Amino acid sequence: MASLRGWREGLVSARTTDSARDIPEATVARLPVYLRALTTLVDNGTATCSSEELAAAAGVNSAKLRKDLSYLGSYGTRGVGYDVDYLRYQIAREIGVTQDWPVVIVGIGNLGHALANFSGFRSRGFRVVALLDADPTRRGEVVAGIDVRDFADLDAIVREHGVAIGVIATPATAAQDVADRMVEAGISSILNFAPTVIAVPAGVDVRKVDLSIELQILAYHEQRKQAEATA
Amino acid sequence: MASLRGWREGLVSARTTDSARDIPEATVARLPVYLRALTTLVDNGTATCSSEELAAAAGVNSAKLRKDLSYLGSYGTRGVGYDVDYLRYQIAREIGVTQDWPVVIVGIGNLGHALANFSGFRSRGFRVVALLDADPTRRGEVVAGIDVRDFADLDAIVREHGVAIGVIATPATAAQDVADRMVEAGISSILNFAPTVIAVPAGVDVRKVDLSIELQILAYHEQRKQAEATA
DNA sequence: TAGATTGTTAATCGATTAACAATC
DNA sequence: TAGATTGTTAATCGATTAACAATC
Repeated sequence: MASLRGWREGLVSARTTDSARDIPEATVARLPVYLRALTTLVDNGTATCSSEELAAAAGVNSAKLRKDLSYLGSYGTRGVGYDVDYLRYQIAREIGVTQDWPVVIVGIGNLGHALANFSGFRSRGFRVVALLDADPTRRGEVVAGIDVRDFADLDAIVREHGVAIGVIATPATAAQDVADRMVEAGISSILNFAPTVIAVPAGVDVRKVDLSIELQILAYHEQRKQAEATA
Repeated sequence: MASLRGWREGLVSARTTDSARDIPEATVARLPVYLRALTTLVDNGTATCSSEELAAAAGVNSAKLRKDLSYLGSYGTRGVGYDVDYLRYQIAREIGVTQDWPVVIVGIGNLGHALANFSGFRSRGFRVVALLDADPTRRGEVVAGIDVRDFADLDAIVREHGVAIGVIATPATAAQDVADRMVEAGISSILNFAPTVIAVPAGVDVRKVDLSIELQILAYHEQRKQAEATA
């Protein structure tokens, strides 16, 4: 029922209907934020909310929220607002997290540990099916209840679990090689925590999370604020 | 010399000249990427590079790179390219990482550990001056050579080191409270790893790093790719 | 019906890109 | 001078926002 095959069919039929069309990238990036805000509202027992309330919870303005939601369809009621649970389901379906996505994490250093232990994975549509490390001395270690396995097992694991998403948590020097192997194994979406740009063929998506880049952006603005203050 | 006062003066004089003007936000976000690419080139012993080469190393197209650099000034030579080391310094100065920024990290769980141990901090213009945790049982622990201290010491630490940037690595439930206390203590730039939206007064910058949001964005595109493939 | 709130329009704003004149 | 490459222009594209007609 909740098989890979199951949601693939679901998705195809969704695309046959009117819902899954060209959603702007900026909107796609905000859908998970709305989803989280809606989950919080559900947990608080809120049944209905206005675009104004949801926008406040998500940290955007309400015009943007309504515009974003309009790309998915018409899930609100004029004069009333949105049914929180219904809208949450619709967004989850649009993103594709009504079923779990199997994920592999490569590189079990400090960051890999933190990622493996991150509880938000499970609750938000992802399931870590394997932890891989090139270092043979780590073999047999168990992190967050998951065995650390040989990086060479990647192909077998991807095939066995139908893994489409890989997380790179290795040092920068290893990242390109890991990415190449992931792509060869059939992974087509990569979340890269290594502080380096990786090259992938067309059709493979890469997103990058980079701590020092985020800090540098803050530093730039901080610098200007301080210059302002002393000017 | 390398004191807080020192770089503040440097910055003010930079702003008096023509370099530090209204740089578009999208450009600011890419400057650290260029900086990293230039550092790699310097390490490889490359003295000069063209916009084409640097753009390839940074993963952008060369028109965008040249446009971005044009906001900083004219640091290239037509027909020749850029002096790698000179351009690197100019970008570092523009971002504000020619001097170190003192940083505090609050929340020493798995992620806090990983952040504290992250070597890229030091080499990229940041220095972790304190690790703070609300849990008294963690007091006295030493992580990455830094003592874990009481969250109540925040004010004193901020004052002592002139901390302007804070990192939140707590659970979501604690994040707003931590942010409030940071702002009270005088911190005006926050990097938030907690999976929640935090509210801050105007003048305070917040950037957010959110693992499950990044994964959900990948899932969305992956879902569409798979639907495409089975269509 | 009157009040409330959505979904959409249209104007504005900002970012990207190709092309090329300037110039080393 | 001839070839190369920057810095800038102008056109295009995409995102944001305010306003409001539609409608519950």
